[in-house]
Formats: sequence, structure tokens, C-alpha cells
Amino acid sequence: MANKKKATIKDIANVLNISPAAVSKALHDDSRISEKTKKAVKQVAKNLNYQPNHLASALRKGKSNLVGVIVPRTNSNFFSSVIQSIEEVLNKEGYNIIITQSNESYKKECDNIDALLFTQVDGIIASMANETVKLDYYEKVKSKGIPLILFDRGENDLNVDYIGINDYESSHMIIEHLVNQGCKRIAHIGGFKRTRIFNNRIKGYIDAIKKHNLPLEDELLIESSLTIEDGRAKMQQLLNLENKPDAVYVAGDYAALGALQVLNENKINIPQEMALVGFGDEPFTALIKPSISSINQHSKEIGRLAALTFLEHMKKDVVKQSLNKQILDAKLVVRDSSDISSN
Amino acid sequence: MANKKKATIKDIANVLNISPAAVSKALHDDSRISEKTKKAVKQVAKNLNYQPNHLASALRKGKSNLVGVIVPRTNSNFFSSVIQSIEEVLNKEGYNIIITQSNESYKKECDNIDALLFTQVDGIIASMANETVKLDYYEKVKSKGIPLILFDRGENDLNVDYIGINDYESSHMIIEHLVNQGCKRIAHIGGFKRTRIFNNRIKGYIDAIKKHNLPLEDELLIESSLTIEDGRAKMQQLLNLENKPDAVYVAGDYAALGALQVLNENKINIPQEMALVGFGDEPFTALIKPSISSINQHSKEIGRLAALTFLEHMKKDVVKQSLNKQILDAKLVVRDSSDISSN
DNA sequence: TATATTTGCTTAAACGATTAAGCAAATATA
DNA sequence: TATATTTGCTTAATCGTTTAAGCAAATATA
Repeated sequence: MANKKKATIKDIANVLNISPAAVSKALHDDSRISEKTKKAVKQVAKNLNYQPNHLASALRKGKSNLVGVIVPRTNSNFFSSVIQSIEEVLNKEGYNIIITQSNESYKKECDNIDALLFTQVDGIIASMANETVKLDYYEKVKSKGIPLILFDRGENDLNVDYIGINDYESSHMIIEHLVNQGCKRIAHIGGFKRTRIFNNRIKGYIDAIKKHNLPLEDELLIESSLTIEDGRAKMQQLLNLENKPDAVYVAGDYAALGALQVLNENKINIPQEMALVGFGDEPFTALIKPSISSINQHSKEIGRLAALTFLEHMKKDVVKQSLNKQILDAKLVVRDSSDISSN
Repeated sequence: MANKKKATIKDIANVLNISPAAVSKALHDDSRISEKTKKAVKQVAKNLNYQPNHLASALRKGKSNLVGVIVPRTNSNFFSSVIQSIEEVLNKEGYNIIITQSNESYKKECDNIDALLFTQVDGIIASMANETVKLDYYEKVKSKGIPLILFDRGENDLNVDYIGINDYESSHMIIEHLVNQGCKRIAHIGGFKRTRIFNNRIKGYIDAIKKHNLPLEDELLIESSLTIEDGRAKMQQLLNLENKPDAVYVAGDYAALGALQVLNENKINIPQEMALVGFGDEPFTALIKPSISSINQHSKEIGRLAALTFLEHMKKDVVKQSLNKQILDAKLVVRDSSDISSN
């Protein structure tokens, strides 16, 4: 198979003995080109198997039609679902997305940002790594005038668009539910306080516990990296307490899975002896025994809103970033692990 | 924050009163530029916060330094791990990757290919959708002279590079293992025959069963979409048989998980009454009770080889595609679901 | 000292598409 | 019929970078 040269606008022009400019206009249905010429141009384009050179038009127009997406990992239902939704919306508008993973590493995240800027993306949609506390690289994006939209893991300090769920309220919902199930001593395995969303979940937990006059004790509130392994460790820690809790609210589904394993291994009756609620509504929560109650974060909607927000920026000529939060109400999905009444 | 113009090579040239060409060469450490000038150029570049315009150089050089990756979904440990590995290798060489998902849909896959070609990627690394049987779009990629590398789900007919594991042998390993555990009636919930890898697993199953003089019956060999739901359905089907199997080899971990649920729900003793082996070594196989034996596909290595194969193509000026298979030996990871002897 | 080579740049064209400006012919308007 | 407008194109510049070709000055070689 020979490596034949790609056809350009010039080739089409030569065939028809018209100028390349006319061809360009014909392909874009310019009103100043006759229908006859348009038809001819399109026919020749098809014959020559012409594909527009995106790099050339991007250079000329100063727009790449590429959008960068940064997530901690794609290997999670939440993120892959958000991405899918972003893609759906943006593809329709002629944009392509470049997905990158930070693997929760600040350094990798910075590298990703550099790579995306280098590729001349028209915008960046990101969810920050656990590790990220310094915001210099994100400031860099902002200072270049490139639209930046954060979702899930965001930072108020950056003063950019943010789409997420109401973490504080979600904690309230969970505690409310557990109280209704008759739980009287509720623990929380939370994420790192430095990450805003986890901090909000912790605050929500504290306030809800206070509201219901339940015991609010240091030993019941634990910070965790929320991996499966750490979920196991922190659950074990709770089981070692003199005064064990009768319910645990874990701020991530993977950690909740780890916790569940430990409970199973210790033959603890779920949910009677210990109720369990996770966060994220990963598909596996519905698939294991017992199934885990969890919070659905409306991943599709988050992706859709992130993409639409980007498109809004593109419509305006001046990029003026400001803290513009779009907060969705999450949904508690009650499953076996906390459904005491029906058992 | 004003939308300040990006600095170009010309701006640097103006500051130093030299030509843009000299600047370009200085930035690329051309031997014909004096050290003094190079230093000055780099300093000014830094001061002006100069970032090279990738689109311009890509256009000029006829290379975008972008590589397209197409996977059925990113939401699987295997694929996300392959992608991570590809990214690692290619980033080092100055390439960025564009990840797209087909969601197992032929149409989406075609759209993805079009989008990638439009973006002028330098190559495509892909794993085909379940649905894909027509190869026209992949032929299109080939005919454009763009390197195409397939992994996992590939097609011999395309005559391009392929990286995968030895599916046929893997089936043999599994059957061998189950026979060693004392199983005498082994069923196979396989993938669709039309997909080469699943067909190979089926062939391997058949030949291994014959080799060990075990019963090879139609009712023991079932085709499946390998989703969790279908795994449940097909396991149920096997349980409804008069003459039930004492072991099931499922060609995908998610379907194996579905099968496991049904077995648990029916209080069937695993592995004594029914042994179970999956395929893919998804992390959850190690995390559930009982843990599921599975085949590790060396995802990292597959990604690495795919990336290296692409880089090989780039080194040669003429892209000459041919069927070049790199087959890795998979590894059977024995876990509780098929570990009868130690129980 | 005369010639050859190397050094350190410049000039100008190119990559392929887009677009402002312009111009002749066709058509509309007065 | 004379002028204004519209139509349908062309010309040429442009986006920012790269690179082949060239040229003068500095240095090396004979």
C-alpha cells in the first residue's frame, strides 16, 4: 500500500481551475460561491478523498478544537462516566477531548497540564489529584486565558467554574438515614481534610451528628486515603474500640468495600450489628453481598454541565473566569448494608 | 486578568535583533548557533514566558505528535492500565495520546476513528469493540499510511501489528488447573465467537477438554456478552441443567462475578461443589468473597509493547504494515474460587 | 599570502487553510 | 440608458514555525 500524498485544497483547486480560496469557501458553504461550483468542489473533494488538515485551520483560526480533561484516574466508574458525558456533548460541537490521568500525583498532574497547554487545547476540564495543594499550575492555565472548569475535586481559591454535588448536604442525608434506621453511634471514615469535598463531607457529618444529639467523638472520625487497603485498616481500627460504633459512613466506595471485607471476616452482622454507607455509587456496590448503600453523584449530569460551561466560555470572546459554582443534589441509594427496617 | 497575547518566536527575535530563524535554531540547539546567542534566546524566551506553538510546528513538520488510542471502555482495570503504560512510554518521546472509548459500539468506533484522523494523529493504537466485524474504517486508517497497532481485540485480516496474550494456551492452563483440582465436568461461558480472542479461548477450551478426555457437550459451552448480567443469566442456565458441571471457566471477570453471585444466592459451595475461574485479573477478583481465580493479561507489558511498536514505525520513513504478532504468555492467578486442594 | 573551511547568522519559502480586500461581470434599480 | 448593487470569483496576506539555501566574516590549511 503506497504512502500516497494527502489531497489538499490546492489539489481540488487545480482540478477545477479555480483558486484555493474559492474551494475553501465552497466547502464552508459561503454565500458568495455559486451552487454549481459548490457541487463541483464537493464532488472533487470526495473523489480525491480530501480530508481537511485540522492543524492548518487550527493554526490560522487560533483554535485547536481540542479540550483537555484531567482526572485522577479513568479506572473508576464516576470518572469514566463523567468523561463519556463530556465527550458526548463536545463531540457534537466539533470538539475532541484529550484525556489524561494524574494517578493522584501532583507531579503527574503538572506534567499533564504542560502537555495540554503544549497541544494548544482550547480549554481544560479537570478534577484535582488528592495530592494537589499548590495551585500554581492551575494559575498558569488561568493566566494564559484558557477556560478552566473544575468538577468534583475543585478549589474555591482558584475562582473558576466548578461543578459538583452538595457534599455537606449529602452527609446530612446519610446521617439522617442512619438515624432513621435506629443507629446511635455513627463513625465516619472520611477523606483528607485538605481536599475540599472531603472536608465538606466531614463538616456535614459533624453538624448532622450534633443536630441529632449523637456522640461526636474523636475516635469515631478518621481521615483516610480511601483506598481499599486503607478502608480495611480504618475499619479494623474502629472494631478495636472499646465502645464500637453501630454504623459507619465511609466517604468513598472502595474504602467502604475494604471495610465491608473486614466486617465480613469478623462475622459482624450487617446491617444489624453495623450499618455501612459508602459514597460514589460505583457499580460494584450493587453487586456484592451485602450490597452497599451509597451516594449517587450524577456523573452524567456533572459531565454534561462541565462541557456546557466550557462551550459557554467559547461563545464569549473574552474569557472572564470567576467562581461560578453549579451544585447538584446527590441521591442516597439505600441498599442492604444499611437497610435495617426491611431485614 | 487581561488576555495577553502569547509570545512567539518573532517576539524573541525582535528583542534580540536577530532573525526568527536564528531563534528557532537556538531553541533547538542547532550547532550553527553560538552558545552566546543560545543563552540569550533561552533567557528571553523564559522572560516572555514563551511556549512554542505546537500547531505551527506540527503543520510545518507534517507531524502532530499525537497518538490516538481507542478502547471499548476506560472503565476497566485492564484497559486503563494498558493506557497508562502507553502514555508513560510515549510521553517520554514527546508524544501525547488522545483516548477515546467505543463503548463496544461499531458506530462510535467509526466516529472515533474519523475524529482521530481529523486531528491528524500520527498513529492509532486500538482494541476493537465487541460489535465490530466490518473492518472498513480500519482499512481507511491503513490506506492513509497511518501506523495502526491493535491489542487484545484484534483481527488477523487487517494485517497490522498486534499485541496480545496467548488466549488458546490460557484456556489450556485453566483446564489443566481445574483438572488438577479434581474437576470432571467443566463448562465454559465464553465470549462471542466472532471476536478472535474469544474464539481462541473457546478453541483452547475444546481442545483441552478433548485432551483430558472430559465430556465436551453443547450445553456446557455457552456464548455470552460477558456482562455481569449475562454472567448471571448463563450461570443460572448451567444450574438448571440435569447434569450440572463441577467447574465453570468464564471468559471475562465481570461475567464471572455475575456467575459467583448466582452461585452464592443458590448456596452452592465454592469451590467444592463448583469451581470458578475468570479471565482478566480485574482487581475486584481478589477482593470479593470468595476471591476469583483469573488470568493476568500483563496489561502494563501490552501497553509498553504497543507504544514501542508505534515508535518503531515512526523511526522508519515508510510505513509498511504487516501482520506482526507479539504474543505474551498469560499467568493464571489461583484464588479461593478454584483452590480445592488447600481448602 | 592565498585559498578552503567553518561559523554564525539571514533570507525566503513552505506547511495548508482562512479571510480581508478587490475586481470584473451580471443583474437590479432609477 | 446610466448607475448601483449583487454575484462569483481572485489575489495576497496571514497564522507560527521550520528549513533549505546563501552569504559574509572568522578561522584553518597549504
